[in-house]
Amino acid sequence: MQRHLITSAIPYINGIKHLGNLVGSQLPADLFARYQRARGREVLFLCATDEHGTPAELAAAKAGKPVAEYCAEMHEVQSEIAKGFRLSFDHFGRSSSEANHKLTQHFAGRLADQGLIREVSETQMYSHADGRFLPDRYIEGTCPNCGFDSARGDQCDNCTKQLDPVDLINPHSTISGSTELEMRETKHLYLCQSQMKDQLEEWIDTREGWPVLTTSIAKKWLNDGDGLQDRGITRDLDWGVPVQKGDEPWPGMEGKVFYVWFDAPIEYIACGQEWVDAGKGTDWERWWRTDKGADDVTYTQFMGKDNVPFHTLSFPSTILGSAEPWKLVDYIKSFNYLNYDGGQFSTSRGRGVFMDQALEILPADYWRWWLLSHAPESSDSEFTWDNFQTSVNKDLADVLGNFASRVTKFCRSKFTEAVPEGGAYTERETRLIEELTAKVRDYEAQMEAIEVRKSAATLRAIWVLGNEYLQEVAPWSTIKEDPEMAAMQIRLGLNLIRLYAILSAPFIPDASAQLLTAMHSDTADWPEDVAAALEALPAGHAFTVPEVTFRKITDDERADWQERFAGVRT
RNA sequence: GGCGCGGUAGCUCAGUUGGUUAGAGCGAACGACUCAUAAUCGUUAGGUCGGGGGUUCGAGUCCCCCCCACGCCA
Repeated sequence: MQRHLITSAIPYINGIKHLGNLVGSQLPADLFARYQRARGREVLFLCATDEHGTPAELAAAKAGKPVAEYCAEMHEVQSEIAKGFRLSFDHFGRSSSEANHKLTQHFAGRLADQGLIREVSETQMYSHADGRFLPDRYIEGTCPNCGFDSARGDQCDNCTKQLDPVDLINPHSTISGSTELEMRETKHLYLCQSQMKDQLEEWIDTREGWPVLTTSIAKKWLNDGDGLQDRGITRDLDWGVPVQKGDEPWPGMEGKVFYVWFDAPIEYIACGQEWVDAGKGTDWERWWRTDKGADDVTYTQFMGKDNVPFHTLSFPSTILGSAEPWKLVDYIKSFNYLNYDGGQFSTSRGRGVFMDQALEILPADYWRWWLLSHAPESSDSEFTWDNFQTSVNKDLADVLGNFASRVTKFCRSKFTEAVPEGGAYTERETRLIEELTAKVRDYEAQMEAIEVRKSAATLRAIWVLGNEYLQEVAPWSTIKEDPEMAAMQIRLGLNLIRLYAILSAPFIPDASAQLLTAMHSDTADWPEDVAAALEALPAGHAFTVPEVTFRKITDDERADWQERFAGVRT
């Protein structure tokens, strides 16, 4: 049996993500996971929260809570929202877990053993009032170039000049406002990625069928300027994985933690352990260790384009550098950005729709369908309320929902609430089945290839076939002269509803479940044989006319939401 | 400034290794039907494929230059 390990880029802990974040990783990953499960394959779908680093500490301080408590709460919040969107993670872990602490320290130790870690002394800005070293962007002062008084330590937002914190005039901490800053010497560990360059490049060159977006970004980082640079993997912070060499202390590194970019991807693996610890599985190594059964696993990662360098270079450096038989990613599916109504989604400015707000307005399926059918695969795409309204109303309410409605209601009024009996297929039905079969095979191929938009378009075309058929055979006419013929047509129509529910489940799981329930169908096997699947509901099988599956979005709602989400999140 | 990804019908997008009259959905117009969530189905309209050169028997599809948008980096 095929086995699929699937991970979505792990969302950062400080706050609720917007729809652009959702469609860039978690949602398409869920689509793929659901599809593979529906095909009967064994799937392990993992995601987690990325919890370490300065932004988490500051967010916690702002909330007046200890950082561990803050993260625990926010993890719960994100977890609930994920459930709301029906993201079917086998486990939603935490990068701050004990498992990840151990594994991160293990990898660092292995990398050191392999000669891939070096110590570097550098100077960083230390704030006495804050009692901590400050990342460049948390220091502000007057720009020596243009005189702008809120230039950050890494760059001036006014003149865009790249800066070093020591360049600033009257530098101060943006956390406390303190001006008691000094450059202090500190020692950090660097991962020698530069030594891995050839190995990484060879690996990437031999990957087949990867999205252009993925490989072009990777190659750029490998060969741009001086090539792949070594990167610091430690920080002078309290919140994080303490620096250790495996189980041993790391002399000179006391009080330091690993930098978030180092421990975050390792959480993909640690999450497998958490999955076992949570009692949901028994053996995580058969997914992650090629010497323990993971040889036949296909590992697919999903992420936005901003995360590609970490997944094509940094994390593989960790894996390959360890010289241990860890499972390396097989396919990286990356996405461009989703824009919002002519601009970018902005977390800091509260522009756009955030995951919690989206669920307050409409059920998950509406968002899932629109976002996936407009996924930014080949280039950035754009969310507009107008497009959202027309797409969702047309596709879900008119084409799919109304199909279920017209068939079931017609049957109830002309026959009974049970599958009618009698009649036999004609050439028209044979043709319909042929067309359906061809489209279903296309749909499968596109789903296997993770062609998200194309899959959605094909699924919609499958829905349309049902409407075309009904329109053509017109059971409301045939019933007048040939009731048996009408019975056969409607029997097929009812079975089509069930077929559609099964095929659509990866995109719109709730609606799919509702339709299956209405059809009183307790099986949902994938239609390997479409003709057979269309006989699953036999004559006499009772059903219930479903509630309106998708209500339409009104013009008033659209206008209201358009205004509500234009500005600042309240 | 460098690099990357794009610029295809009003809108959102497909267009394989260059090959007959450039496609889909929505929107629009017209028609059919009336079972259904004023739904559905059909037909039609509409594009010098960002601009200009070049290679080729032939280019949206390859090469060069330019313009525009977005992003990343300096």
